[in-house]
Amino acid sequence: MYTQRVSLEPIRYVLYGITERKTMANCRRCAIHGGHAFCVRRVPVFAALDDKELSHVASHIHQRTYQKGDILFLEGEPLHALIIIHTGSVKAYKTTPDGREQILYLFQTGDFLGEQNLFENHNASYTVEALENVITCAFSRDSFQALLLEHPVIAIKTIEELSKRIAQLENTLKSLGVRSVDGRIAALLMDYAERFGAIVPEGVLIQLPLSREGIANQLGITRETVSRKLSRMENGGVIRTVGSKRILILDRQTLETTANQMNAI
Amino acid sequence: MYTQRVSLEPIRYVLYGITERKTMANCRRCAIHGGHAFCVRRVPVFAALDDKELSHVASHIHQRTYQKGDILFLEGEPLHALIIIHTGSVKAYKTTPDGREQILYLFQTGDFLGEQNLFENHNASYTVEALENVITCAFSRDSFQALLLEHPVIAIKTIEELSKRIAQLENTLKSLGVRSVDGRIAALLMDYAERFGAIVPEGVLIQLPLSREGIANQLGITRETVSRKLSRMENGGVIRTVGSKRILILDRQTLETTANQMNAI
DNA sequence: GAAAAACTGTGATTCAAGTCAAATCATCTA
DNA sequence: TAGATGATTTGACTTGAATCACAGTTTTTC
Repeated sequence: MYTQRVSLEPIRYVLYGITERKTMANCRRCAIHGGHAFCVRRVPVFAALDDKELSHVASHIHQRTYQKGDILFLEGEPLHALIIIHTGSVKAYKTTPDGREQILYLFQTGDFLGEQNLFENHNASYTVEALENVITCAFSRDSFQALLLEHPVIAIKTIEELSKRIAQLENTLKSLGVRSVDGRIAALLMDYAERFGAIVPEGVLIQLPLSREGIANQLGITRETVSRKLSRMENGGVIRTVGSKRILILDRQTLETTANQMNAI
Repeated sequence: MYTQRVSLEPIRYVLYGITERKTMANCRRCAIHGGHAFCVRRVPVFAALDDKELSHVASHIHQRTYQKGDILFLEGEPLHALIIIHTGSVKAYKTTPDGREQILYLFQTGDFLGEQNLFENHNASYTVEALENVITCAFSRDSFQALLLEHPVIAIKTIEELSKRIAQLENTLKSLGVRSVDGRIAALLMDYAERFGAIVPEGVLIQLPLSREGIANQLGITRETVSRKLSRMENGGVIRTVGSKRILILDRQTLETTANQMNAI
């Protein structure tokens, strides 16, 4: 059985080494005790700060918890804080005029969001919904601005993070612009494997963050098509579904090829 | 005849007022005389600097000219400068494994690019090609970094600009994720109208920056489909093509509706 | 200004993904 | 654990964009 290896924590442990996870453990503990220093340090943007500065930052943080399915904020709402995902994961999406949702990002522990609202009076450009129980740390706009002016290093880090996000969006855009749905699904599975996968003897086991419908909303296709394509991949021996919430990648090579050739069968 | 009203300069004049254009004229003049102060000021990021700082910035700039069709840089190449479009326009695209190009951005006079390469040693994430004769001002990575540390205000401006670009990408993503091709074309025309359109008595006249094939590559569809959809819109009285490089929007209302309902005919 | 080259439009056909409908499977709850 | 509920899979059919082919048009080049 795979079930014992499958919770999110050991998965990232396996793939990325333990440093992140260790910090996470501390962070969780520190949160229970009311402090935020470690929580803040987990955010790349604040990595350059020393302990004193960190605790100053931490003192401006407000924590909130959400249940699975709760909306953190709605597209169009004013938002005056930088939000850090302390525990859990969320999806960020825009609703199209015909009612579908286009998922733009999946954010996990340590990611931050709301950066575009920190300077001008922009409203949220997407809706954010908890995929599981979530704890967030919110950092007010004013505090963040003051911090930036004091510590240009943080500004530079922020620019780097935004640049990364841009690069990621550009890639998603390229892959949506490409016709083949097979290619998109393969690329999505590769991405999930990195972010939600655990190495097991047979291959990489992915703990899916979204339902079939969620995947469809991320790829701009229908849930039926997702089902059919996955079935086909399973028949072809490329993947094996484990229940409906897990997928085991058996043939990484073929998946990669499919993702790259874009015009696959 | 529309031809007299159609060059890019008066177009933006009509829609956005003359301040930008005036600066542009100065900038062009200043470039001829070897200075760059005005050129630099046109870039929002540097707007907060005073004259002395501006001329310091300008002293680090290298100018280059390109012919229509020239490649400014290729996806994957190392790039160590921030590039400002001084005159002209360019397209930025990624090449998909099957040889198609997915256009990500059209940059015009005053836009900057290459920001993601300013900190880490990232390579260019897209290829940039001149759509007409282009003059660029390049600003070396080292100078820019030094400037950021000295002037946190510039860092903040940069973050704002990047946030805007992210918002734009997110919108493009949403529209590609949506199925209807009619919707995408309508949305593209609305976007072009704002950026490349002039108000004329009959409606808005767009000077197309790209060929049918270019439009197709921006929308992730084929050039034949673009042709057919435009023909249909013309038959429906929504637009009128003026030669093959211009489109006159007659019925903005219908266009808007089509762009929004996403499931149009 | 004529020839060449590149771009554009249109028809016929194909095919992949969408839609609608129903059956099966998984999971949650009492 | 059984039943209820919701999610997933599968099938049949439809639709709309891609592909292929070619004619017409515009733009470039010499």
